[in-house]
Amino acid sequence: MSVQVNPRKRPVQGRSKETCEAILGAAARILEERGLEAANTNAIAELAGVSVGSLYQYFPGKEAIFAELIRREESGMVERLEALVAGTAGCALEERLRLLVRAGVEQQLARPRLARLLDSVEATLPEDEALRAVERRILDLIRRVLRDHPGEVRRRPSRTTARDVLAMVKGMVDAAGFAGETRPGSLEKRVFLAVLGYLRQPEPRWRAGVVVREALS
Amino acid sequence: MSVQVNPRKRPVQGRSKETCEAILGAAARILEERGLEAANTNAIAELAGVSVGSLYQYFPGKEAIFAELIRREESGMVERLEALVAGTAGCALEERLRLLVRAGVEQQLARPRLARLLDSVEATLPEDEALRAVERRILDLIRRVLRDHPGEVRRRPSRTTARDVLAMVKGMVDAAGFAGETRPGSLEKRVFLAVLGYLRQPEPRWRAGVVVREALS
DNA sequence: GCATGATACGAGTAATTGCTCGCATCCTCA
DNA sequence: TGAGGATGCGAGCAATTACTCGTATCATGC
Repeated sequence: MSVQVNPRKRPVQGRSKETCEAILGAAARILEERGLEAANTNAIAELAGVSVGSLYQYFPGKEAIFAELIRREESGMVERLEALVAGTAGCALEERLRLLVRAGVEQQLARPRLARLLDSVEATLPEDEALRAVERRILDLIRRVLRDHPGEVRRRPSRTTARDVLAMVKGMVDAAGFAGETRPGSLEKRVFLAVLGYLRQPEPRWRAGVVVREALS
Repeated sequence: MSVQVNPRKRPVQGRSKETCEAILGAAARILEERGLEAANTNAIAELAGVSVGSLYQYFPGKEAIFAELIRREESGMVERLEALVAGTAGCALEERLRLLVRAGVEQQLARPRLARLLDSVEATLPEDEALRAVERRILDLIRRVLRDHPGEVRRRPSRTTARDVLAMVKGMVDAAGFAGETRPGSLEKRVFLAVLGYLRQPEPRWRAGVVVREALS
C-alpha cells in the first residue's frame, strides 16, 4: 500500500552513477515534455537508454525517482539561499530581498514546467523528513532576514509570514512561467514589489461604521 | 492520442442527471480523499454506485470528468466575483478588494485539497476555450476594479498585474490550506494585505552606487 | 398497453504499467 | 588471471486500468 520513496541501492562504481543520472535526467525530461501521466518506469528507462531492470535496481518505483529529483532541486535551492543570506549580512533589507527573489525566480524559470510539476508531485508523496527539514530551513532563513531588519517590516517574523512570502513568490513565478514569461527581469521586479509590499503594508485602520451591504441577492 | 474532455452525451431525463451528478461527486471525493492516482474510472463508478457503462455513456474518459469539475468550479467562482464587483460599484477600493479576497479564500478553503488538485490537473488538460474564457473574465474583472480607483494604485491595470494578483492569492491560499489552516479570518486578512501591498508599493528609488558585491564564490 | 428511445448494467477484452528474475557482462583486487 | 561482487539486460508475468457491447429495464407519447 504505502509508497517507498528512498533509493534502493547506492551506486558505487562510476558507470552505475551514470545510470542513475541518466534515469533522473530522463525522468525530468519526460515530466517537463510529456507530463506526469507519461512518466512511467518503462518510458523513463527507455529514454534513459537503460533497461527497466537497471532502473529497479536503484529505485523501488517512479515515486522514488521523483522524490530524488525534488530532494536535489530543493537542497540546491536552500544552499544557494543560505549562502546569499550569510553573504549579505550587512546589506539593506531591500537588497537582500531582491537577491533572494532573483535566486528563486531564476531557479523556477530555468525549467518552469518541470519545477511546477515537481511542486505538485511533492504534495502527493508521503511525508519525507529530509524534505520537511529543507522546507524548515527555507522558512527559517526568511524569518532570519526579517528579524535582521526589525524597524522596516510590519509583519511578525513568524513561520506564517515566512510561509506567506514563500507562497506568493512561488505562485507568481509559476503563473508567469505557465503564461510563457521567460525573461526574468520584469518578473523579478514584480515579485520583489509584492514581497516588499506585503511586508510593509500597514494594518488597515477600520473606519467605524463602514459596513458593506451584502452585494448578492 | 489526444484526450477528449467534452461530455459525450447530455442527460435528458431526471435519473440520468442524477447519474451524472453522482459520477461528478464521486470523482471529487476520490480526488480529495485518495488523490489523483486513485481516481480511475472503475473507482469513480463504484463510489458513485453506478456501472462503468453508465459512466462512459456520459463521459469519454476520466479527463472529461475532471474537466467538467473544473468548469463548474471556475464558472461558479467567476459569477460570484462578477456579481460582487457589480454590486460594489461605488465602494472604496479596500472594501472591494476585501470582498473579492474573501470570496476567493472561502472558495478555495471549502475543499482545499480538491481545489488544489483541480488546479494542477487543469494544467495537464488540453486547451479548452471555455476555460480560457473564464480565466479572461477573472483577469478582466480584476483590471476593471483597478481602473475604477486610478489614484489609489501604483500598478498598471494590465493583464500582467491582474495575473500577478490572482497568482499570489492562489499561491497563498493553497499553501495555507496545505499547511492545515482552516479558519478563513486570519488568512483572508494576510492575503488582503499582500494584494494591497503589491498594488500600493512604490517603485523603489535606486540610490546610485549601491551595488551588491556578489555574495557567492 | 405498446413502441421507441433513453438509461443502466457489468462481464469481459485489450492495452497499459509495474515489477521480477535468470542470465550475461563488467570491474576490482588479490 | 580468475573469483566474486557490481552492474546491466529485457522477456515476460501479474496487476491494474480503460473501455465496449450485448442485454435488460425504465420512461414517455400515442
